[in-house]
Amino acid sequence: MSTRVPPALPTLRRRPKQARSRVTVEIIVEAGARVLGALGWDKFTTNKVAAAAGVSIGSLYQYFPDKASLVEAIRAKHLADCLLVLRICHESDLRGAELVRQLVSELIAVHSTSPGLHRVLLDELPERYSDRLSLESRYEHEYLGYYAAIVGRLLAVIPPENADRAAILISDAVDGVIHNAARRGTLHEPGLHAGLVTLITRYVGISETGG
Amino acid sequence: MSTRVPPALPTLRRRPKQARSRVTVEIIVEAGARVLGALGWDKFTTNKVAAAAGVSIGSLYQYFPDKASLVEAIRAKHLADCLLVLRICHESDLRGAELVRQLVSELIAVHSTSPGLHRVLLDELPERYSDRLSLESRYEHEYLGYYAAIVGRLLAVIPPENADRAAILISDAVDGVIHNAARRGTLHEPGLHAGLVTLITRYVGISETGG
Amino acid sequence: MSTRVPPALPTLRRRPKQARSRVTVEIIVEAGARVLGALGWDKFTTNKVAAAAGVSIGSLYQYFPDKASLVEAIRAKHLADCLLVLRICHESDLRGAELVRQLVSELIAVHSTSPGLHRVLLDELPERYSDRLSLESRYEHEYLGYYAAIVGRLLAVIPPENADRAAILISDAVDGVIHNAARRGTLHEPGLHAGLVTLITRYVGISETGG
Amino acid sequence: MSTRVPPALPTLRRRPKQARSRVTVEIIVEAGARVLGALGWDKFTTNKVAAAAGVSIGSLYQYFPDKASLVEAIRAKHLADCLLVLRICHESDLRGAELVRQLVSELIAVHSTSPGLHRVLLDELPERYSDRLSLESRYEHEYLGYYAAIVGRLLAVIPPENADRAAILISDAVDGVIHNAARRGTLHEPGLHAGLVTLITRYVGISETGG
DNA sequence: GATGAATGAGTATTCATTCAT
DNA sequence: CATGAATGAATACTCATTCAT
Repeated sequence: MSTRVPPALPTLRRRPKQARSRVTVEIIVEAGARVLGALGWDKFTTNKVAAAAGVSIGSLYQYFPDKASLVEAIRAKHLADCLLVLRICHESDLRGAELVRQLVSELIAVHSTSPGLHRVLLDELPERYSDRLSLESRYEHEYLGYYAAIVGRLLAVIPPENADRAAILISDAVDGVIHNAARRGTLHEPGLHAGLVTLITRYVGISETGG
Repeated sequence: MSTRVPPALPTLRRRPKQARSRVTVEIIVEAGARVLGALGWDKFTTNKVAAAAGVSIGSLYQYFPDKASLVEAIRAKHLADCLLVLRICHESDLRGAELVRQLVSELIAVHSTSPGLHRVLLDELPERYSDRLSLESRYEHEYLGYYAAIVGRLLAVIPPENADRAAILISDAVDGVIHNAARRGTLHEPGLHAGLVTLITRYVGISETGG
Repeated sequence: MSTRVPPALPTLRRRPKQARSRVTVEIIVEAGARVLGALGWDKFTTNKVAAAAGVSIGSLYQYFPDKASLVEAIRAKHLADCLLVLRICHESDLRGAELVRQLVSELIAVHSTSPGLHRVLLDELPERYSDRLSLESRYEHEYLGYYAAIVGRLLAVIPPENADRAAILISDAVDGVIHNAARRGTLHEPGLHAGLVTLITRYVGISETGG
Repeated sequence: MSTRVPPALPTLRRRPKQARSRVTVEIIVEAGARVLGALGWDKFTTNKVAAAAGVSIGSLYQYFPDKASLVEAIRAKHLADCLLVLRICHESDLRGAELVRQLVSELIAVHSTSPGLHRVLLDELPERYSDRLSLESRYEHEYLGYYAAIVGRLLAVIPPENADRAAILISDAVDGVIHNAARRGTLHEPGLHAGLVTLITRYVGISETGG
């Protein structure tokens, strides 16, 4: 569950050997993320990405063999950013309800920073892209690994051997709550944070007020 | 919270006067649901729906003025089915953990019957369709109304005046857990049902073993 | 040039033998004229005509084998109405400039009564309908025949043997002036009538002020 | 009346940067003019234009955002050609009947070169295209401006202050005569030119035989 | 006879992708 | 290496026409 997988770069048509190429790839991926987050799948076209990146469509295809591989790269980058949040919590010194509060805050923050992109990548990924996303499961694996470690430190009622399963449950529940709140635009209502903390602490059986 | 809205039929171009047409409309909507669930938004085309329904594209457009209205009809039908589940639980005689178990079972069942469709309709609705979907919020309103009533009956720790907020939290959390399980294909692992029951009972503060 | 051709009815799929049928045909043709005049070629569809006539599309096709034959019928009816104007002038007792004034007034009036229909039928007839319109030339022939007779009575400078040619010239010139005025919406500006009278009287060489 | 407006290029989706594209645009517009002139509005489809131009439909839409803008371009080009004729007469050194003869000859010539196109563009413009054609009135304004200037030089009977009105009358009358002759295919009968010259000279009150 | 449901070829338009310059 | 012009399969939607009821 805690397997660490190096965040492999997506399949590139040409492995950029020169500095300029690497920069171009990054510019394109960032432009892609902007376009996707702002416009959604429907209006996400390779030509728009190229325009937003200030490169020609030909150049884009020099680095990404097709649209799917560009999506893959955007996704990889975003998932890496999300992982960071969990890594931070994992390495945090906090304990008990304090740790839960930090976790919840960070997760809400991730959704707030680039809400369009996050929603679109995590919730609306069209079928046609899910094939090649073994990548996704690698990230998910690592993601849940961190989660499991955190939950392990929170355990009171839950026996340690079930930490993995509990981690998935909590992760998914929190995901659902935040995702639906984002959809309704209530991500920053005060009750949300409190509600999630209560949900988790009661589930793992620790005191809600404790540190 | 318990507002009842009559499940208005979607805008039809032509109100079917003959029996034949009514049947055709149903066939098209069902074919549409199949196509959408199986193929996702990307490959959901009006021509494919017509082909799947065994009617000509012209017939489809005789009843649905455009693609969006077909989506609306598919969505309305599915949401009505979902509502039914909650209505059943709401009118159930069960109490406490028994009620929770029933609720969880039913919700998992809904997702199992047509997993693709449910996912696609609830999570992946592209921006272009969201305009006319005031319908959606009507259903959501009613949906959460039932939820609130059920949660109200479960209350132990939660003060009654917070039943609404708690209902949303539970609904979203359960939604997230089931949705992610469906995505992973683990909807029928034994732990899922148990985990959800535990999550809910602990949150509302009732005994997990009680009837 | 003065050939009289009986205003043959357009090709009908079924020759209506019963009173009811004849009435239905008329209703459809009138509805067609309304639709065509109001909406133009673009939005002139057989289904709209049927609806406007209060009959089913099936009934329309019982009387008109195809769209073109319906157009033909509408056109025939309108041209017959136009002919009437010239016949009136032809049989008028007026002479000289008085006759010219009457002619101009009537022609402007024709364009004013159902401007949309007239414009659309005379100016915008799409190519695909011009094939079967031998009918048209019959009417045109008769139309110009009347014109020639009128011009013959106006002659001062023009030698009688050129009356036919002069008639066509005047007819076309007046047509152009009125048609363009209609397009600009200046059909009822006072100068138009006067201008046309001057144009004609000077051309045929009679006094503009005479009776 | 003599307002000079720069003949603005129609809205192009992409301003052609390379020589190749400029050529393509021209090829498409010319093919469009051919198709429109030969087939009329009904059968004027973007796909046919692309085929006639020997380019793919995609290329057509690279330069013209929609069908209407293509029509606009065809129209602009043709109107510019027509304007040229009047400009030539306007700058001509001829006087009196000689000037009239030149004018009539040139106008007949314009109609002869591409008779279908001229008819279709000037008379049959469907409603759906008339919105964006403020362009049209600009051209018409300039067109009539030249006409007024020419008529002004012809005046004998007509007082100078009525030159504008007379110009419109003559322009429309000549237009009608030529247009109807073109429709009948009698554009090149010897009497037509003579008839028009007579019509104009008598109207403006100059000698028909004079230079 | 009348009805209107069903048909499907045809139309405008988009967008991922290629390749000549 | 970069460019952007060119491609064409695919998509939503219309409407003249047929035919079972």
